[in-house]
Amino acid sequence: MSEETYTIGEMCKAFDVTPRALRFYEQKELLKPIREGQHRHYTNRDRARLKLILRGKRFGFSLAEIRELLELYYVGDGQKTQLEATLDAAEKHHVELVEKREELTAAIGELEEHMTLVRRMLADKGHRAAG
Amino acid sequence: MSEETYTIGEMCKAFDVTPRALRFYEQKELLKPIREGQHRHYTNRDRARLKLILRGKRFGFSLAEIRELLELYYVGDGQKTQLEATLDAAEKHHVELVEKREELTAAIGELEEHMTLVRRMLADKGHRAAG
DNA sequence: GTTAGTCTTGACGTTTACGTCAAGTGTAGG
DNA sequence: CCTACACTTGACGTAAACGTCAAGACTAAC
Repeated sequence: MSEETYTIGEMCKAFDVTPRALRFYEQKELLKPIREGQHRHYTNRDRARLKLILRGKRFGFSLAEIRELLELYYVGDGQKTQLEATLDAAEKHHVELVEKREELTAAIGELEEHMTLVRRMLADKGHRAAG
Repeated sequence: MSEETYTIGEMCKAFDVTPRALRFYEQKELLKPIREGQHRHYTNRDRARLKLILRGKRFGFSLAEIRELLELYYVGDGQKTQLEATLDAAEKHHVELVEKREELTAAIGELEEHMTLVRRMLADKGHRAAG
């Protein structure tokens, strides 16, 4: 298994991206599909990477940052020092993500507060309209 | 209170942004400092808005999106239908943020899994080196 | 009165992340 | 053989979010 590959068109439909975007990611070394003659064949590894790419984008990371993050995964058979460096970088990224989630939680809380306030204003207007 | 204003330079130091960025945000109608002659005077309202702007950027929102989000806050004395529309938009944004947090939590979980895996690989290498 | 510092408004430049042609290749169908 | 379709590689265009001058105004300090 894991031998199945996908054409660029299949990838585009599956992930709702354009061919241009996929080729751009390849140029930036975020994806490395197999080349058979001219055509590209995307592997399951490419699919996994693309998922991470799109997720990273949703979180506001640049493609350059995402490229570094992708190196954290798919370590392969690295040397010890290499693995330690990866782990170190991963821990830093982990801290970053956790902080981001905390800030997000704070933002959600503030928004909820604000919504409560607006609901009170609405209720107040309702009372005065009825009174 | 809340009468205190800040120069563009003070704002830049306080928020670690450039004057160019602040003027750009003003041009995009994200900020509206008081104009005294030529100079700008940023109010506490501007500070609050700038905080939201920078936070929004960290979450990957565009300035156009952030501008809409800013309208959710600072409702003022709107009509009932206006308030209802605001609340509606706020609820949608709330859903979006909560979903984002869930995805972030998933990403954190996956990263933790991966780190555990890398740690095991490291431990394994240690054993073989010692063995 | 001139130097230094902070502010102002243009206006062009830059980076990122693609979009959008143009022109060609290769394969399958009628 | 011709058409249609999916793919390819350039190469130029574009929107967003500023950066980076240039040139001038105004204020305080010496």
